[in-house]
This record gives sequence, structure tokens and C-alpha cells, in this order.
Amino acid sequence: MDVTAILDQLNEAQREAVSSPLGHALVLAGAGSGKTRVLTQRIAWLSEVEGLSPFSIMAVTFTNKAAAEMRHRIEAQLNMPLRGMWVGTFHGLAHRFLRAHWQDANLDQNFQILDADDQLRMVRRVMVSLDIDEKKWPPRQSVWWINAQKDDGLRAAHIHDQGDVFVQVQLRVYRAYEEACERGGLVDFAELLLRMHETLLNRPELLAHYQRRFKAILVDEFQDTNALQYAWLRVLAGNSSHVMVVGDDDQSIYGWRGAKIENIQRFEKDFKATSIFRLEQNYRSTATILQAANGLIEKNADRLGKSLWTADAEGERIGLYAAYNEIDESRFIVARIQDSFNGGEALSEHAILYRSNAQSRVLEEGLLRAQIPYRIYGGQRFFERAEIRTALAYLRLLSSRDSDAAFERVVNVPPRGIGDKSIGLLRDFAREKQLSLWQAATELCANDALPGRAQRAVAAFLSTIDTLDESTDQFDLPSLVETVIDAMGLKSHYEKEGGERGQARLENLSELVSAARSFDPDDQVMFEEDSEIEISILDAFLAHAALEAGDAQGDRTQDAVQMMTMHSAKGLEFKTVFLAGMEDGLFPHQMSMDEPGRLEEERRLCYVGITRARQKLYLTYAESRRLNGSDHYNRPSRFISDIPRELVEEIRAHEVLVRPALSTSRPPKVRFKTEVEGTQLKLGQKVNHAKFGEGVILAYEGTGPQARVQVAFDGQGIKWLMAAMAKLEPKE
DNA sequence: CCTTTATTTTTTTTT
DNA sequence: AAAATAAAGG
Repeated sequence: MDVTAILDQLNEAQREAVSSPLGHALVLAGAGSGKTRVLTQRIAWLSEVEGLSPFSIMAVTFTNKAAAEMRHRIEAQLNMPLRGMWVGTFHGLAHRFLRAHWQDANLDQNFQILDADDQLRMVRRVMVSLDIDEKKWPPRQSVWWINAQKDDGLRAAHIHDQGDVFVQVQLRVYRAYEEACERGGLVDFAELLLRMHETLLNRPELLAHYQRRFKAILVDEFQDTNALQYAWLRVLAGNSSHVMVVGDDDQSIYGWRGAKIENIQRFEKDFKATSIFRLEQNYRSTATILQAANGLIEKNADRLGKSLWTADAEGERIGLYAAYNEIDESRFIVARIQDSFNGGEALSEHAILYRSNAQSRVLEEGLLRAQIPYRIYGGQRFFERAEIRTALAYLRLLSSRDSDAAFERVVNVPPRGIGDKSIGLLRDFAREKQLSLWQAATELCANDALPGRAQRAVAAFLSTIDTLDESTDQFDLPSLVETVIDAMGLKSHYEKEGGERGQARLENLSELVSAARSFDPDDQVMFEEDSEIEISILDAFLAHAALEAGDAQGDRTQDAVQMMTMHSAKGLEFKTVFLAGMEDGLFPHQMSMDEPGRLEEERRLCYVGITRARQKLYLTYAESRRLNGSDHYNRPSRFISDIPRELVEEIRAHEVLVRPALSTSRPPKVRFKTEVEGTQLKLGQKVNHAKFGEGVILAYEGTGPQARVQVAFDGQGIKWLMAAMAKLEPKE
């Protein structure tokens, strides 16, 4: 065995981590310090030096992108067979486990995965049947609450309302939702993990089996694990497994999803005799970029403490561009990319990162105009498009007739005379008899219990599906998909819609066929000696669609500018990075500005964004930005001033100002116009409101009928109101 | 029952 | 501004 080949290209700290003796290890790895490399080399070390079989190694990450990257690197660098090795996301691995052990997990053999949208619909349905007022109790909030409970490992049965009305209501929803999922054989994202965790605890022999099997467990992005994932890891590791976790507290950006930074400290305590390694040398960025990142993150309290350094050259200063508006911002970015591209850089070395997906549109238009190819990750994912979901719902109905979600989605698309009224009848009957919609429809039809027209339409629908199912029995996946799209009239339906929109939909549908063609179930993690997993290729494809949402659209190989949110950029790097929309209210986001804890998370997100850049970093903000229909005049992001001034050079249209400009140059103060245009209101104005009583206007956004004002009411708190709706009476 | 039009709501980040 | 939903018209 050649040990040097494994340790060859590593620095001292990395080498120590990679070659550490078996036992638990915590690797604190700063951005760009080569943590993925440490992980892959560690796997090589475990297999080649420690002699562990690939079957006994598990490597977990969070995102599909990171998992793919890791798989790729292991394959390429180590020349190791990946089959049998558990490399994947928490959710992906849990899914596989549940497919293999559906009986032990008390699941339907062909259980379906509920994606975010399905889940929302389901909760909404449940709330309707519980007669809970949607206005008072938003379904989104309930979804959020339920997921938060599951992320903490809590079932409805574990929760006590303690007389809290809010909890009482949510709990009712949670219980009913649990039941509905159980009945329908449905599993949401959090449920995958929770169910696997419970199954391991309930089935000691199964647990023992896996504990024996996994000699080594490696976890990437450990700072993003939530309570449930942590518990999951602990159970699986047992007493015999060697666990190595890699994380960076400064890059923890998923607190809103239940991630607990504290897990890093807990790990030290819970996993005895942990050796700790720190990777502090950065190999990615210039000294300037790194200093900017360090300067920013220092403003956070509560850090484990770590300072990154680099041997790299100073590099160029950070460009700061104050755009007029969002269109000017996009123009600036496009121009810079064009320059750089003409200078010989690959487009794919340029990334535009933003806080929220909605920002991508304007940037996209700019690139489109300049005819620069680009690729957007996230946002409207491929499998989330309406036409794709409809086609998938047909497939799902073929696979399991009792899927109510699929039934409802599909029953009247394209229109076949089964409207709200008929569906209402089906739904009522189904609820009464505890049947699925499909069963209800079948029974009602058999008894001629529906009004004539509906009767005929429903019967026709049922038999169409059944015949289709029979006739496609022997088809392979792509032909099946194609046939379904064709036979169910989706093609002609969207052809009729016409226009660019319809055209795009048709293209997406044929894209779905090619996705089916290139789908390879063997790509998934396989089990060693476990029985062949009983799952049809169709079900595997559907699960894949839910689990990976497929953000790969368009041509993967073409050289293109990369666009994504800062969240999805984690783990990636580019030569040139643009952070767009650096404005208070956008980034840090409005919703996160008030709470210190959440503000710090936003700052960490900014840190992640900055550290994606290798050579050149641009920050841009717009003095005026049109968002959700009205204009906003936001201040430049507070994060800009967290960066040491001497590292920044301000760029104003075509000229470069040498003086440090942050403090002195402010945009024209349009926003301090005190009167709200088109109304009789102005800042500081005392007003009267029919319900809330007396108050003072603190702020506003938008103008005329669109204007919203923020009012501090006496004793009623601070509220945002539509000026046109609120009927505020000026006082004094 | 279907289609068109008006109204209302929504707008963070993801598996 | 766009999308989802409700109401009206055919």
C-alpha cells in the first residue's frame, strides 16, 4: 500500500486529520481549507491503510450537489468502487433504508414521498376537514410548525399543549396530518429521517446489524445538522463506529431549518476521546478576499474562534458598485462578465449570487439580452413545474390508484367535465367512508350515484386510467412517460394553450421523457447483502423526482455563467463572484433584521458568499429597487461596512473612485421624502385607525394605491398597513 | 361545467 | 409583479 500517495498533497494539519488513528474526530475546517479533500483522502486512508471495506464506510452530506461532488471525487481520485458504499444525503440514505426495510418501518411497500408542495396541499386538506379557519391559521405556518417538530424528533403524541391555544390548534392539525399520511402511504422529507430513526430504535436486531456494518461514518457540513440528524447519527454510530465530522461554525446557515451549531460542542462531549483538528490555511482566495471575510465574520459574537490565513498574494481589491436600480445592477454585472470573457476566462468561472430566488429574473434578462449563456440553480426547479407535476401525477396514479393528491391534480387536467362540484361529492363520500378518492369514485360510479354528466365523465376517466395501465404494462420507463403524456391529452392541451408559455411547457414535457430515458436506478446506493429492494423503476423515478427536484435544466455541458442563491453556493468556488442586492432589507433580509441571532446567521451567509470567490469579488447594490410591485429605497447593506474599508474600491459608472467612499457617498436621499405620495400621510404623522386606535407613522414603501405604511399604535404594537385599505385618519 | 375576469394574497433561504 | 383564488359570464 502506498501511504504517500494519499498524504502527498496535503499540508500538516490535513495530513494529521487524514491519518489520525481510528476513533472519533472533529475537524474544524474554515472556508476553502480543503475539507472535501480531507474527507475523500480520509476515505482512501480508511480503505487502503486501515483495510476497511467500502461497505463499512458511510459518508453523509446535506445537499444533492455536495453528495454528487463527493461521489465524483471518490471515484476519480481513489479509483474505488462506489457501489455499496453509503454516500449520499441524509434524506437520500434514509429513503433507501426505508425502501429496504419498509416492513420494519411499518410503511406501505410502495410508499410515496411528499414534496414541499404536496405537503402543503395535504395540510390544507386536513385543515379544511377539521374545519379550521384558513384565515386565522395559515396552512403554511402549520406546515412549518409540523416540520419543526419533526426536525426535533417529536411526534404529535410527544407534545403537550400546556394550555397554549396556538399549540392546541397546530397539534390537532399535526395529528390529523399524521393519520392522513399513514393512510395514504405518504412520507414527507422530515419523516424519512424520523421514521428511520424510530425504526432503528424499535428493531434492535436491525440496529445491531447496521452498527456492526458501519465501521466509519463521515459527516460533512456538520454545523448544519439538526437535532434529529444528530440523534440519528448517534444511534447509528453506537459504540463501535468511528465518526469523523467536518464543520465550520462560521458557515452555519440553516438555523431556520432547525440546524444546531451547538451540535459541534455536543459532539465533543458525547463522542468520547475526540481528537480535534483545525484547518485554518485557505487555499482558495486572495489575501484581500480572505481579509474581507475575516473582517466581516469578526462582528459576530459567539464564535468558536478561528482565523483563516493564506499564503496567496494580496490580489485585487473588492469592487463595490452602487447601481441606480436593479436594471443598472444587472447591466454592470453583465458588462463585467463580458469583459472578463473577452479576456479569455470561461463563463463558468463567474457566479452571480443573491439572497433570494426572485432576484434572478432581472439578472437573467440582462444576460439574455447580451446573449451570454447562463445556468440557474434552484428557484423554479424542473420537477416543480406545473406541467411536469401533472405528468408525474398521472404516473403516480398508475403506480398507486389511492394517491389522492395525484388524483386531484389530474382528474380535470385537461378539462374533462369533472369540476369542483363533482370533486366535492367524491371528497365527501370518501371522507365519510374512509376511502381514497379513487375508491370513492369507483364505488359511486358502480352505484350510479352521481349526476348523469359527472357520472359519465368520472367513469370515462377511471377506465381511461385502467386501460392505460394495462396497455403500458410491458413498457420501459421512457416509453411509459411518453405514452402517458400523449394518451392523456397533455400534449394537445398545452398545444392549445399556445404562445411561448405553451411552447415552453411542451419542451419541458419532452425534457421529462429524456430525464426518464437517462434515469438509472442503479445509480443509487445499493445494499450489500440486503435483499433486492422491491421497487418498480417507476416508483424509483418518482422518488427521485421528489427527492432531487432536479435543478439541472438545459445543457449541462455548455460553458455558462452560474447563478444561484448564496445558500446553494455553499461548498462551491469560482474565480469571479458577484454578490448582488447588497441592501438592508434584502440582505440581511427584512425578516431577519430584528433578531440578533438571525442577523448573525445572515452575516454568516454573507461570509459564505464572500469566500466563494477565488480572485475577484464584486458587491453590488441598487439605490432603488422594484420589488413586489413597488419601489424600495434601501440603504446599502450593513455587511458592506463590516468589511475593512481599505479592501474596497468603489466603482461609479465608468470611473473608479480612489477615496474610501462608504461613509461619505450616500445615494440621493429620495427615501427621506416625508410625505407618502398620493395620500395625505407623512412620516411622523399621528393617525387614527378604526380598530387599532391612535398611532404614529414610522415608515412607508410604495406610492399611491400601492403604498404601505408602518404605524406604531398605542398599546397595539407596530403594524404594516395598506394605506388605501386602512382608512387612516390624519390627526392634528 | 368551462372560461374569462376581478380580487386577494404573497414575497427567504432547502431536503 | 406575479400567482393563486374567487366570482361572474357563457
